[in-house]
Amino acid sequence: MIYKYDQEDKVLLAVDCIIFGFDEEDLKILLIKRGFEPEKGKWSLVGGFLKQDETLETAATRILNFYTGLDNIYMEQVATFSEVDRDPVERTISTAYYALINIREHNEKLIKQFSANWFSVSEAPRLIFDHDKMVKYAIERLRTRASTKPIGFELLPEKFTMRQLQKLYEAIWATQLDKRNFINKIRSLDIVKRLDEKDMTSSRKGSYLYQFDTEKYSSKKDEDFVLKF
Amino acid sequence: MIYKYDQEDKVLLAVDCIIFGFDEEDLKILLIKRGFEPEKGKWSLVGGFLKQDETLETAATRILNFYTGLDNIYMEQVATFSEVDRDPVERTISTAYYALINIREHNEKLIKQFSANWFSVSEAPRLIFDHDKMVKYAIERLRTRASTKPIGFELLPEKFTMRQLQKLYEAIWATQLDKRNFINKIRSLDIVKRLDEKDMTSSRKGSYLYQFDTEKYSSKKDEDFVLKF
DNA sequence: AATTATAGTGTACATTTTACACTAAATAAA
DNA sequence: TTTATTTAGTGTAAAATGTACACTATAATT
Repeated sequence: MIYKYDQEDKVLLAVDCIIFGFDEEDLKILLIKRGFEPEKGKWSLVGGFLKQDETLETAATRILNFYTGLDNIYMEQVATFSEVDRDPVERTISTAYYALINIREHNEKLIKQFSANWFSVSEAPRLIFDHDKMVKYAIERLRTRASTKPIGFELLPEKFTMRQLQKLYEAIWATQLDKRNFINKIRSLDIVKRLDEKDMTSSRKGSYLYQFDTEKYSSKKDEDFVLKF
Repeated sequence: MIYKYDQEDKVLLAVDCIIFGFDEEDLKILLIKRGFEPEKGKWSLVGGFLKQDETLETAATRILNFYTGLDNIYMEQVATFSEVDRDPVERTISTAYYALINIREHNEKLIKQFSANWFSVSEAPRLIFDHDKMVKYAIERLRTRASTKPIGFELLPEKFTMRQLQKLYEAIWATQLDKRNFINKIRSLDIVKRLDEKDMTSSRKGSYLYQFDTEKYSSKKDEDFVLKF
């Protein structure tokens, strides 16, 4: 005997992605100029519809790959938005995911093709529908994550300076930190190792490059510390 | 001109609720014995399908009211679960909400009617589908909430003893706390006031009853402190 | 009057957080 | 080659917070 939920309403389910990047100074999000009506020409998150045979994660992965050309992107579900009129075209529920990518690694051609653009989160334009709310929630989530798990691996180049890492935290939390206290705290977490290499582009003296210790980094990811500044 | 997303797949969207209560000793969840096939007779979260004209919040509220008889229940979205085969009947996506209710205030008749039962979270039976995972996520969420916002208002009677409040935190975090440190911390949060009334049921000496200071409580709710023990 | 069971309280020590300023290194300019 | 310049790199003392811990108080019961 086969059971079915025949009486129940079906709905359109979409996925929208808040793609975060970091350009050494600001926390940025990747937005696209919507290419179709309604709201054509307005800025929007990247998104798409869930297909029958996909999980939301699969759909988010597909959408991220489509717009950035990247695979293996770090992603986290933010929340599902369901206001009845959130999409004026037709009732659509949307689950938001945030993604962290290295801003230098995505495909420039795709960016052009989709009239995409990186915006500092503080200077982003108004977005369509409830996308502003999604971004707000995503930033909150990212902040929480930054204070309970190591962060940066996904957003920074493989080798980075302490200054870059500090700037990243400052960008995420929209705050200023003391560099001595910062480095002491980071050292106490024991997730980065200093290389014998220096980055000479930023100063005469040059600053040491660091790398995440993948093993320690991922064990800390499970541990759930509390990072406060 | 009217636009439509005609090409896209529609899916069934459900809401499942993790209903938390507190009985002075344990953190509990309300489960029901599923009354229809498949998995008839197995324990399950309360849930239902989203209707066309409802938001997920509205649906969750409706479902909670249906099973508990209560209105104005504190609720928070946990996450949306979308494994393709999570429901063997038919593809269904489900958004989980957790709810906090005062265990003494819900309708006993409804409980009987639905063969519902309160279970300590540590002793709950296996649940159908991916409901165990939902509960796990919900507890994590509740723990996070308990360490960043005042909690208890929704789960405790209007007047309560320090012991009850401490037991509540101990239940949520599955840990033992020192009563002197606990009361000092709670006092420093400045969200409760001690009444001149005592609860004489628990001891000869009797213990002071406390009440949440609604105003301070709700301003702390926005502030987002960090509570650690 | 003595017993009993839980409530209620304070302090010293350890740890963590915070505030803060000078020297080091390499390059560029004189 | 000396001097100037610019950012990197480092440590410590004071304050705040967290932790561990044990005895007295109260009211009811016997």
